[in-house]
Amino acid sequence: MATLKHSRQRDLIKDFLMTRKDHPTADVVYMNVRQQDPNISLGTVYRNLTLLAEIGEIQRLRVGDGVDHFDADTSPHYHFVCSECGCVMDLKMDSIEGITEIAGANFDGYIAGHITYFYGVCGDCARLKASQNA
Amino acid sequence: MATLKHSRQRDLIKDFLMTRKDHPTADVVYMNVRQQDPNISLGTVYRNLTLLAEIGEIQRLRVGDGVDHFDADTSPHYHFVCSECGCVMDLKMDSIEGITEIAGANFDGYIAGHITYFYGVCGDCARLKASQNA
DNA sequence: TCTGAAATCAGTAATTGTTACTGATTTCAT
DNA sequence: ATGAAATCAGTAACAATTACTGATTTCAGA
Repeated sequence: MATLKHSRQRDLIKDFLMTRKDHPTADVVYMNVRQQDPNISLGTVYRNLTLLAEIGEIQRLRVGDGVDHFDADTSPHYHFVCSECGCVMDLKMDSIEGITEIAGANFDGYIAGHITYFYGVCGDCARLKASQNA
Repeated sequence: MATLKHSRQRDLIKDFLMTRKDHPTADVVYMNVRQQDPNISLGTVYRNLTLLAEIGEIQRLRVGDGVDHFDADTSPHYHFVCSECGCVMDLKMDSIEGITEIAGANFDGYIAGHITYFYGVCGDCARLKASQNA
């Protein structure tokens, strides 16, 4: 594997991601990091997000909306996706790791893990809908 | 909503999907349906797969490999994705519906459901790797 | 059974998210 | 300081999907 050298751009990307709790997409990262470094290119953003995800410093989230989201919090936790506004947020919940064993019980093969995300309506959208119906 | 009219192409697509247990992609559907109707277009396949998924007659699976898979079995069940060969298969397992409640316990908003898929190495790939290492 | 409006079609162009390629620049061990 | 390797910016390529076109099919009502 190639040695990883330091780069200002990669730092900017990671630093930006650490300030955010909303799991931005590559494009959002690009637009924001560009404010600190107007010359950074979209390709660099994609390359470094991929690289950071590969070495485990960030997490790539595929929540099924066709766009990858990124999360600087690599601790095991689950995500919620709002069907109304598309926002992605962390869930504070007890472990559900047990489902991997449940799945593997009658399976011919090896189950390494699972990917789970929850969907529904976030608090803000729920209140908005409630006030509109009033 | 627009009235849904009958179409031979849509029937072909659904009928083909019902014969398959391997959750084919739009492209695979296209290649197969074309054998019965050589003039069908890829756009028609995409449009009808989307349409059928919207009205709930089939299920769209986003397993994170960048390609949508489709399943004529709309009953609740879980899927496994092989990290080696990329195949997608059904899992026979006990219900894990309880995780939705676990997730909703401390959440400000409404959780409608969850999407989970498991990954690892399928039986065939596991045996193949074992024989190669021998 | 006609008729015509709406749905659907085939074909293709456009869009989107992402990855690969280019030659220039930066990093850092020596 | 130096030079090889990593990284960069910019852009082209790519695959999957969606949108648009004018032609064809469907089917409710006359």
